[in-house]
Formats: sequence, structure tokens, C-alpha cells
Amino acid sequence: MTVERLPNFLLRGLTPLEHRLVMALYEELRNEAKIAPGHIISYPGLPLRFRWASHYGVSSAMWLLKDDGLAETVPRLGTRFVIEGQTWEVPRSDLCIPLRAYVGRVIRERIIDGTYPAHEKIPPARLLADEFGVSLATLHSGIMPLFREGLLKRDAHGHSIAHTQAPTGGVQPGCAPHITRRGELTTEYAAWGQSKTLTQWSRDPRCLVTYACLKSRVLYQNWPLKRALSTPARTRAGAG
DNA sequence: GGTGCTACAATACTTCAGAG
DNA sequence: CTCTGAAGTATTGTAGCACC
Repeated sequence: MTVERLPNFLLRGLTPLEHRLVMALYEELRNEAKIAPGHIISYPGLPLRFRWASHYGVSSAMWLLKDDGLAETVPRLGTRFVIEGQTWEVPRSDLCIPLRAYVGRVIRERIIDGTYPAHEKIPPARLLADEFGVSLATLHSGIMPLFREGLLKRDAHGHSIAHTQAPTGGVQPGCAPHITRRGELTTEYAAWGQSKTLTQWSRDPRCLVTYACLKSRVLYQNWPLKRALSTPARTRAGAG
């Protein structure tokens, strides 16, 4: 294994601790015996290997390594970093968006380009989940916006059908927005004359469900906020 | 049994504020 | 400058229900 180009992080301003950690990892990357190709390095693992490294420093250092294509985020089982031992290829830009958004985008493109013919059933959800290597829950989160956009509909038996070509003013292939983790954090939702974030609403005494359930209802199932807050969990009310 | 969908707890990662 | 803890996000596996 060889690293032929000068990493960009050497040219940036780093805190001493971050610089120390990045250089330590960089040296290990150059030494195949220490980090094998494809080896997964978890965040919790790094402070154990480098006892002087804080988790904040690890986060900063790993982002720099990712920027330089020396690591990539693997969106399964949480986000981890995979060292590319052979090619040092820059990770797919697709990995910059959440996995569910990536899945939705690919399916949207397949509908638009005719891979899934209009008015015909798309493959079963379990097959699609298997193809993308994601869980059913993630797949459903990903395709939920396609139902709202009218690209997918359900037939009498609940099967998902590719409904139409691109809707008027619709989303163009490959043009999904860059979604950041913090993007939803500051979004406020109004009910009972108040405007709060979902996190704040989840702590409101009028909220009968957990934060995760509330988020799922509001963001992915498009429930009205009041209904999402006041409908107890474990009901089928959201299906209709 | 196959399929679609909802709900939830658990886990891992990210970011920020504040303290030393 | 560095570290810690809290808060928040992303994703998972699994359970359960309905329909054919």
C-alpha cells in the first residue's frame, strides 16, 4: 500500500491534538500491517487506541480524513469509517446524504427513466430493501416522499405502483438536496398557538408518543402535528 | 406464506455549550 | 486549548397487524 499524494489536511490549520491524531492515523494507513484494507474504525475504538484522543478530536480528525478520501462513511449499523486500503478513491457523493434519501432518490430516478414502467408495480419492499442493503424501516422512510410527490401510489391491495412520469416542476434526477443532520433540528412546528421543535414537542405533556414516533409521524407520514401529538402509540390510526 | 405498513427500543455517531 | 456531558440524528432489527 502506498499513499502517493500529499493529503490536504497537512495544509490546513489544525489544533495540536487534531493534528496529532490525524498524523497518527495517516501513519497507520501507510503501514498496511496496522490497518488492513477495508478495516472498520469505530469512533469509540479510537480513544482506546490513542488514549490521549478525546471524542471531539476524533470527530474532527475523522472528518478531515473523510474529506481527503482516506475514509468513508458506511451508512449501516450507525456511521463508521472504512479505510480504503487499495485505491484511496474518493467516496461516492451519495454518501453525503442520509441513506433513506439516497434510496428514495435512486427509486425516483428509476421511475422517471422508465426502469419501473408507469402504472406497474415496483419490486416488493423486501426485495428493494435487500438490494439496497437497508432495513424495511429505512426503505419505507426513503420512499415516503415519493408517495407525497405522486410518483408512487398504492393499489387496492396496498402494493406500491410507479404512478406517473416526473410531476410538474418535479425533482430532477441527481438533484436531491444536500441534507445535513442539523437540517431538521431547528425546524419548528405549530400547534395550539405555539411553535416548537419536534424535540420540544415530544416533552410537552400533551404529547402521547415518544420523540421517535412523533418524528416518524410528522416528517415521514405527513400527519398533522396535533393528530401526531394526541394519538396514542400502537394504533393503526395513521394508516388511513 | 407473501407483502405492505407502523411502531418502538437500542445502538452508534455528531455537534454544541460550558467548564477547567 | 482540551475535555466532558447533553442533546440530537441516523439506522437497525424486530414485533405486530391487515390483506390476499
